[in-house]
Amino acid sequence: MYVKIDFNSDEAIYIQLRNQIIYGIATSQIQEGDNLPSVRELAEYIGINMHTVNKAYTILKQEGYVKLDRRKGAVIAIDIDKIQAIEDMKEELRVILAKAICKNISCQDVFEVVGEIFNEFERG
Amino acid sequence: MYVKIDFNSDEAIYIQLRNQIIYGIATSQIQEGDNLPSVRELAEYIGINMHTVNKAYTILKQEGYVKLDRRKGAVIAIDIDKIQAIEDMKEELRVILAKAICKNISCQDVFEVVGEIFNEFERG
DNA sequence: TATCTGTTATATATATTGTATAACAACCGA
DNA sequence: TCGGTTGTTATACAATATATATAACAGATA
Repeated sequence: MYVKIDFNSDEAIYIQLRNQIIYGIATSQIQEGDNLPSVRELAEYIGINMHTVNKAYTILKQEGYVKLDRRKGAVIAIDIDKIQAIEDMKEELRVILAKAICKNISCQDVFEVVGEIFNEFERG
Repeated sequence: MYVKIDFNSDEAIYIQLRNQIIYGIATSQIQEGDNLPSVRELAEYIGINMHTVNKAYTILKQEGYVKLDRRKGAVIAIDIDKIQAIEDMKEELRVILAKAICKNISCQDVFEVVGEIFNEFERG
């Protein structure tokens, strides 16, 4: 899986890394049961500190994307609580859609964009 | 317009305030041409520092929601660059929808939630 | 035993966030 | 003109978040 970090971004490195891994899962580049590199290995590869990677992994664990094991390392293991996930998503969408309404973007416009992104991910 | 700040939130106060004002515009509680309270007045009302309010106003200006005037104060003035706004929205939606796909949420599920939120805002 | 995991603990440097005080220029009403 | 308002800017300070660096630990593995 390809990981790209923008060091000039205003977004924290561990957040970027978390997102990249989530992209990887969404596009099926990595899937249930797959191993992620060890924190030290990935840190070395990207050129960042071990703790930054560990922070990303710990968040991914809390959010239900991986399980951490001392022997195996980090393994993709999606905890699907769909009800909860939809609730979380709704909260995040509120701000985005409020902005959209201010900018004259219609519900149909949003549907189109959502559809496009789903297609992007499904193609990988 | 009602403004509610959660001081225990992990979200910065000036971000919360920005969002609340965007909600106010999206729900037509405040509209084009309306005046926002002065930075000092709103800071006093909420119980926060003047500069925190100023930061929220400055961001709202940069993002094209208000115009700031020395004499009139902050005035709602939406700069509608729909193409740009859709592009920005798409970028924000990518992470959210990647998470959704991981959690087995379908495109139809997202449409429903988006529809619900649009209804919420349209009712005010 | 040597080596690999995640985990935890310190320490340090920098950036962000929020507050505090102060002053400035432009405007407005009396 | 005077006093008060507006956003704006500057400086300083404390608290927190972010990222790095080094080190050590317990559990698993070969």
